Amino acid sequence: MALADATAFPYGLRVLVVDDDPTWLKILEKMLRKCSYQGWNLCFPLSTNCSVFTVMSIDGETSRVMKGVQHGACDYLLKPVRMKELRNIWQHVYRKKMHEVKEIEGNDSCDDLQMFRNGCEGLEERGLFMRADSDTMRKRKDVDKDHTDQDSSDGATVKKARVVWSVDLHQKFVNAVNQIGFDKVGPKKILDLMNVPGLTRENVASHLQKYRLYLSRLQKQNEERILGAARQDFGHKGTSDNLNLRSSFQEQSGNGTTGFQHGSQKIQAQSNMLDPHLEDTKIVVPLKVPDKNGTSVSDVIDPQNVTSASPLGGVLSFDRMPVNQDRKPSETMILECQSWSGSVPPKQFMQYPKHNRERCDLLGDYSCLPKPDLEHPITPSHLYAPPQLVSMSCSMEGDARDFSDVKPDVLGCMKSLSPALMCTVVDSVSAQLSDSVVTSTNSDQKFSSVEGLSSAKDCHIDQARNQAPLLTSEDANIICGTDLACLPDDLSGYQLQGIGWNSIDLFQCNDVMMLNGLQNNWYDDPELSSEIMEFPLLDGCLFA
DNA sequence: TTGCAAATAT
DNA sequence: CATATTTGCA
Repeated sequence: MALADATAFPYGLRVLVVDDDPTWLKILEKMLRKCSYQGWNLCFPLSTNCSVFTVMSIDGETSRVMKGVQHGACDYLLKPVRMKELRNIWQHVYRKKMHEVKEIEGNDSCDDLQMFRNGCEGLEERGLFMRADSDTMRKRKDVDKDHTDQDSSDGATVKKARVVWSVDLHQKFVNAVNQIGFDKVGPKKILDLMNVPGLTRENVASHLQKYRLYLSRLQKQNEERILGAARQDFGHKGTSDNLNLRSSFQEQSGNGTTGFQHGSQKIQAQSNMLDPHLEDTKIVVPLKVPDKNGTSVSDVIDPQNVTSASPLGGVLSFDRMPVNQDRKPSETMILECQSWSGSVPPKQFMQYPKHNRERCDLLGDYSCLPKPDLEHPITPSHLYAPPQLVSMSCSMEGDARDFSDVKPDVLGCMKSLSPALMCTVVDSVSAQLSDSVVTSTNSDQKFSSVEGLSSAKDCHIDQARNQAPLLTSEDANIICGTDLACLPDDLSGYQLQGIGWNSIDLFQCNDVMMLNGLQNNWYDDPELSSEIMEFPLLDGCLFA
């Protein structure tokens, strides 16, 4: 495999590159161009009689370039190659040339030789060339102390590989951001907190840049969705008998008095959430929902540092959520979490790097998941039957009737959200259930039609108020809703659907949630769920 | 040090 | 070709 040959020519160096990647060649050429000095061009096309830049394509070896030739042994450089590497190449040239010089001793008048010497000196001045004689070497090493470790070893100084932001790394990053507080974050602080060897401030800064971009993008989506939902909310009450409330929402043009009221109030709430003053201080806040013992589920975020709302939507997970009392408690629920607006990008997952592929396994090959389809709800036939739709809408208006037979279920639903509940502050406020209309979309099912629900406070997620100064339960006269699909037993699944922050925000994680449903139940293990859920779901959307 | 945006890499 | 990452700069 005579792949390469660094040969000293009278006026330059010949480099054989074992790579036909045009981009790569361009880079190399550029670098070589920089090396040119006093006619000692290293690369064509700067000079016709100097360097020869030959490209060879070698199977499976498309990312390497010859650094030089040492007695027939080939050293390779991984790209990208830096100046230092070229300097090494030059040393080979120099040695070889010197060897030739000795052979033709006494012929100092040779023009070529003189040019060569001049060229070497010139390159040396520019730090591109290191003379091979010991004195100069010693001097160099003193000067380039920071390079000696690389240069002295095998000479294969390879540029530091680009950082791959794996899930783990990103998780650390988000942890750091959350701990610092979004208003105070800086690349350096994050870097310090992350404590990852090799990671530079620039790396973090870059990632932070991307992260912010992502957040703002997400917020825009949220915004659109909320506006859309607010519009669709008009007159929704009249459609309670619609088999598919979701589609009916889409088609509604917005009339009806009560619906209007809801809609307007939602808009108001939204303006709160999108308060420009909050814009820059958004933070991902895993809602700390106490479990039955009152202990906090999340141990990642210091609540003292939680300063504001997150533009990210809430991510709710459901485990064995009882939709009706006939349902066996062991039934696994799948949160369908579709977007009713249909505007949500079907994929909001991190695009895992190829070389990090194993991480993908954790989440499964989401690319294979069916895209949520409004017309055809996600129904992988081998997993569960098509969910039937149950629409539920709630409001605070009207009398709070006694639906004690229903409330436990609803509350159960809400409580079941807790273990892995990721919610923004504002989102949490919306977790209200009130006077409602629940309509079974399939009359022959066991699901009992629910005429109403308890008061808003009853269904309020306990801590929501504490963390949501922006809205009171009175302000947020919001209909809560979730979009559910259940695994069937003898029946098919159900969907609970409604309007409100939760439902809106749920939708933006449609695929995520579905994925979780399709995967084995991560939430079976509370610890697992609180840990795993927190980031892969929420931040897995980062690289949408 | 930071945040941005252009350049570059994948 | 679209994104992701790096680099250069104010």
